[in-house]
Amino acid sequence: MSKPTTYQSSAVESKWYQYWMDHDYFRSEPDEREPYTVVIPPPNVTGVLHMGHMLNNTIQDILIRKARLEGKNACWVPGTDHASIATEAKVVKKLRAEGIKKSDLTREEFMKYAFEWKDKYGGIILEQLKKLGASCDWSRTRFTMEESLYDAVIEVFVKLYNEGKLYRGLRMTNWDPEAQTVLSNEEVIHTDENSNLYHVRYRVAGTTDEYITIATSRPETIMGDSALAVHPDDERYTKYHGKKVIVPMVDREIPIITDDYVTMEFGSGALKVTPAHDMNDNMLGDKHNLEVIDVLNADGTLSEAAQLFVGMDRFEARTEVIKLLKSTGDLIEIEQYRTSVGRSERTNAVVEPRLTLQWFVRMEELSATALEAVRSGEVKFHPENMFNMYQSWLKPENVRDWCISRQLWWGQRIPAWYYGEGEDQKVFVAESAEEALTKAQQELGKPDLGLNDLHQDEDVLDTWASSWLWPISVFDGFRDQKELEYYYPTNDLVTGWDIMYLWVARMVMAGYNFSEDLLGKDFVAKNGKMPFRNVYFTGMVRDEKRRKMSKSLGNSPDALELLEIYGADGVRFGMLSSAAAGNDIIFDAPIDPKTGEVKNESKLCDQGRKFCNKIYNANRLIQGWEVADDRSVPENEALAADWLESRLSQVIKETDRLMGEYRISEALMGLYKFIWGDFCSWYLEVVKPSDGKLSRSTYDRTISAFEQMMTLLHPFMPFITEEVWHELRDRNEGEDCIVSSWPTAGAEDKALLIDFERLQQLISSVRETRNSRGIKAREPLAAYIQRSEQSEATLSRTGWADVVKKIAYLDTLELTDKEPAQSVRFLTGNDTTYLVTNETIDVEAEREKITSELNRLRGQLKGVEKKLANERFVANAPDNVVAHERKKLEDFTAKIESLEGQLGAMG
RNA sequence: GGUCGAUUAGCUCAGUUGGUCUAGAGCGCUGCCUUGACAUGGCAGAGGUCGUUGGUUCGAAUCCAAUAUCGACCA
Repeated sequence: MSKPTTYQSSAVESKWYQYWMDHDYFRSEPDEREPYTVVIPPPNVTGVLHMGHMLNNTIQDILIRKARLEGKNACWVPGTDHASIATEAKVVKKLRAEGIKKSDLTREEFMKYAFEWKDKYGGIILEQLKKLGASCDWSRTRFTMEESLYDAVIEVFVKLYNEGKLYRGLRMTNWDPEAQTVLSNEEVIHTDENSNLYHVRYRVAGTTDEYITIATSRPETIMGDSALAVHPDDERYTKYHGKKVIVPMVDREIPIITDDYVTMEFGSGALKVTPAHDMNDNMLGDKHNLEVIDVLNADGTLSEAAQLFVGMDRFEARTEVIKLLKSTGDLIEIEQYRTSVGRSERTNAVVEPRLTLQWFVRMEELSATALEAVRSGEVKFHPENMFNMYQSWLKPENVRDWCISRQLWWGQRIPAWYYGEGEDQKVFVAESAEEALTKAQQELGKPDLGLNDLHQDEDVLDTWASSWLWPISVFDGFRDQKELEYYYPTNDLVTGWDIMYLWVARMVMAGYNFSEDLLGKDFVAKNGKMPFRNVYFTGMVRDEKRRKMSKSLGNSPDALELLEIYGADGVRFGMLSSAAAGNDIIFDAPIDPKTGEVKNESKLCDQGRKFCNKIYNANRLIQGWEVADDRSVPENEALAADWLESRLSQVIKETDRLMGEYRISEALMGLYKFIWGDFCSWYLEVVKPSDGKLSRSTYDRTISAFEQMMTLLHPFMPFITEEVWHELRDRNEGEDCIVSSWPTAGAEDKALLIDFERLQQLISSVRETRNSRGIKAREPLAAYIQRSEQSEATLSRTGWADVVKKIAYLDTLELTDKEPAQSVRFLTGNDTTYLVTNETIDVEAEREKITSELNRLRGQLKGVEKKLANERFVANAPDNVVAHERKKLEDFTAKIESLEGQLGAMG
């Protein structure tokens, strides 16, 4: 045989990927077939392939490939998103390394650099997905900053504004003083850090020696205080209600307010209120109508309003303030404590709560719709319990308006034009400057207003303001609904639960909000407004210490390296084999205890690689056989083939069921066990001819079954299956595994399946006996099965005894009424089988073994008897359950009798 | 602090609406086997009172409550 004895994945994988591409198999155009659509969660344009992507995209590819095999028009749309903060940070860094400062560039110049960067690095991740085998329609690759998708964002902004769903407002936002932009809550990472709590005394106005002590972690904001708050029920402070205190250092009078928001137990029970610099204080300020004194500049230095330390960085100022308070005696105590500190995900700067003028989307209505969409089942979650998390995000009390402006350049520029400054400023929202101008001329009644009189908002929109439109915009749905009408709603969305709110919920909002306008009432009444019908949530991929795998932690193995080592099929198998939906997966790449670095190894992937090798060698075996056309079908072969076909039917049904329930890893494991265990270990061993020749019928049935296995396994492991599929028969042009037909289940012969199981049991027992007694595997032995109705029926099945004799190496297999001499006994079904060993039996050891087995069975018998003796059980339990218990009773009794007989015979 | 989730073999995990569960898989471990597909292999074996305590039920790994431990998210 010329073929190598082991499977080499890399050559095979690149060959078939190119072949599929050449044959345009991933391409989808609307036609008369049923569509099956998936849009990729667009990876970050700055990203490189990591474990999360591999898991995610493997699952999408499985769904797409299965749909394709089922004859649907499978369309998987790939693409990337522009990731405004991350990308801008990268570009700025790169320019800085080249000696170019962003501040020296015009907006246009910067954008040119950014697009250059994107063109160079932005496609890397998509190329890497090809290595994984992803069967995306690459001709449809989209990017959130390309023209059509950019326009969609602008159109939607204008639309929402006109509908009153957008507003511009001064709000408390997370401010990154380094990037000088607002961050969304999700871009802030909270961790516990060591910090100090400063106890500072405030003198009560009108007294000379009465003080109230507050505790603060941010003394540098004292100058911005506008009240001191205490709990209304706090008796320590009742006498001060309605009075005022003097702010230290700046000697300003502020009121003492009461609010049950204050925790009496925390610190001294008195709280300084600084509405400009704390989220909660801001809320208190709104409630009590307090003055807002902003003592910080955008870059984190102290502003004029602070009066003291103007221009100094906030952290330096803190030190100076402490010195000053110490010198005046107002600092009572410094207490160490741990508190949660928010830092910018991108710059690591401590996030500053800051009042800024931003654009917001009103979320009340949108989130109610999104919640209802899932609650009603129009959008289904897998696993279902993910709805709990969704609900907790979207319930009214937790919903906050979505801040969609970002102080960046890389993104869709907000289509708002302003006229005038300050209080009198007017805003005109339109899709272009010209339209805005027309609007301004009309509304202001100034027909000779020019473009130069208006200035466009400098900010761009949050990246999610593009990605929430993704299921519509990738089909150019806002321009032209031709494709949308065919592909919308998409079928399945596969993503991690960590972006359930950021992305999934918002896509649902967008889908429900825009689809009717685009597609019409009739369309949505018939097909639904949802952007996708099902959402499959994957877990997070974690390392062996349960940390989320991330680039910044460096705890993720190199994805490409893994693909190289184990092959895409192997890695796909490894990713899936322990990835039940929603549950986090602990990826088994070990961490080197010395260096703390993750190794590019994985036993799970290795298992996948070995599985490929097994399939490859099963094929080698079959390829080595010749067909003896003149040979009639041996009975053992016919029995085995009948059995294999029955099992195959079972497996097809099972696979369909599991896939329908999105139990993808279970479906794969079922196929794994079937192919390796049933097909390779049992079937091939039974039919394996000693002379290398197989009857025509057996050969054909073997090929056909194997071929169906390859199709079933193809979605999971596309490369090896395509390779083997082509070797099974001579194929015509266009006849490929990727476009073969998903098998349909035939009939199952239940009785045969049971008899075959009995056969397997008998063979295993013979092997075990040989094993434990050191009898050679191939030394011919004789076995006798105790005569009973059951054993007579089983043994008379055509081919049954032949198979047992062949595989267990028996020269005799017959029924008997009495125990032969020098034999070892074991159970086959409920009957005793005697294996003549021609050796002296260790009676004591045998007795001990039987007794222990007897005790186990008697215990179980007792349980069953108790159940059946219970009238309420017999009356209430379903018939099949009672019947099953009766069957158990019968089985246990028969087995016990058989074992007792054995003990008795031993004397 | 609030909410949610998890706890099943040495490890990583399955176990569907309670009843084929007499609780499975892979890895690891032990023994035997270099037999003409595969040592990336074959055959067999050991290993679990399903975190704990109560409750509901004819029946609980599965439902409920409490508790312990761990984790995640939010604040």
